Amino acid sequence: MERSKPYHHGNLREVLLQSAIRLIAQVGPTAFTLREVARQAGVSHNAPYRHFQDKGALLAAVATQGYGELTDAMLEAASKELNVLDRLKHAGLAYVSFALRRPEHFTVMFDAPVSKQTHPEAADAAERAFSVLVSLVKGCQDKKQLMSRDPHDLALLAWSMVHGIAKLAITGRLPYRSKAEILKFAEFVIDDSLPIDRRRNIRSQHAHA
Amino acid sequence: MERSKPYHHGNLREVLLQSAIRLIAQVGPTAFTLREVARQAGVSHNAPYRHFQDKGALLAAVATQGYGELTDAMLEAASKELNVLDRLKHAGLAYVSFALRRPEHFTVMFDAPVSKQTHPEAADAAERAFSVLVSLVKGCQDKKQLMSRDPHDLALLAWSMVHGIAKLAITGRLPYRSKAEILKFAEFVIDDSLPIDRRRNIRSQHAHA
DNA sequence: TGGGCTATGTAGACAGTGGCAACATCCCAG
DNA sequence: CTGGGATGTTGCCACTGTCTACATAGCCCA
Repeated sequence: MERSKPYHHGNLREVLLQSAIRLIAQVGPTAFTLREVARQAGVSHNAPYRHFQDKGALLAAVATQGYGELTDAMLEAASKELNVLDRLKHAGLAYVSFALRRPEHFTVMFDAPVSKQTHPEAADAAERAFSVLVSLVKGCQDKKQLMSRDPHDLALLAWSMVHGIAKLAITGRLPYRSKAEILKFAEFVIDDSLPIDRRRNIRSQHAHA
Repeated sequence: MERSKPYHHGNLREVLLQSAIRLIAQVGPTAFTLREVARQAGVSHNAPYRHFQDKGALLAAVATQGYGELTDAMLEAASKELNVLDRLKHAGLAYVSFALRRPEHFTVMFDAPVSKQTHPEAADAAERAFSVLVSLVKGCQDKKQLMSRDPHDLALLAWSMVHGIAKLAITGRLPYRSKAEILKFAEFVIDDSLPIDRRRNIRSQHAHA
């Protein structure tokens, strides 16, 4: 008693978004095509335009979704740690891990400039992801585990580190093969490069543990 | 007595390469078009195929040229410093500076995976750029200014740092407006995050100078 | 001298793309 | 009911990368 496909889809927007994410994961962000998304969703090549202004808007929606996922991943990783520095560290590792798990998604999110004007939702979602880092940095500073300096600058420093690792990793520039090796490298970078407060810090205690 | 355009161009390959670099600088790597390059070079839309296998090969040539320029910039910046740590630091700053000076070029070089198989010249040029960092790291280690550890790993660490900064900067993620501010931030990151040898290092001497 | 081979450039065609306009269908507010 | 707005479709356009066939020119060798 299967109803033949109704003329109106119902929640095409969501289906298109999911299709786009899947397609990008399969063929990469450059080979990704608006018409192929429509095909996979079983609609005509112009249906997407009823839900997204243009190709860029759909990609921005994909990015927005990605920022949310990234935010969640960082928050969850941080929540599993007690030590404030470890919280920051594992948020950073979660960042790299996300990039490795969804390289194409990550690419869509970060390869193009984010435009507050044309895609405010994406910009906001990105802002939210970044604010996770900022608050973790503040947490470290509250416990005197990080040098006292504008927490925004320190968060940008942390972001730069993990972003560099992630980007180099997913473009095949790091000589490590497995995800585990890359994460190990990320751990090394974070452990040995974070400008921790040298007067007194907990990390140096369990560094030899 | 101007000769009308000869049928054969003479050095079309070089002209196409330069046109491509200029065009990419103007419209960005995604809007960049093979046919437009041909147009600007004053040849038919198929002439480029006599010199480059396909669009990707031309982009790889652009990247190769960029790696060379980047290598030179880092070498020159390093050569101006005497202290080994300063040499490494200024090579890193030159990396960021290059990205800011030629963001689209930088994007072509680093956004896509580098394929040793399909574009060996590009891969080699990239390798050469990286080897600059490695040798500078080794120089620091020779003078006991950097922790002793596989210099490749340390070079990758340095690379990750400056690459993250560069990439975030040219995609508009850093809240700094001028190139000078960004370089200042890069300096902060390098100064406070490089895993310098804590037993004895020169940097800590002039840190308060 | 000249004839042909090869490198280089041109012309035309094709499938596929993003996007626009015009039309079709459906659902719900009045 | 009914008509209008939201959603989907069809057809079209300019443009792209790339393929095949053809044109031209320079150069080597008979």
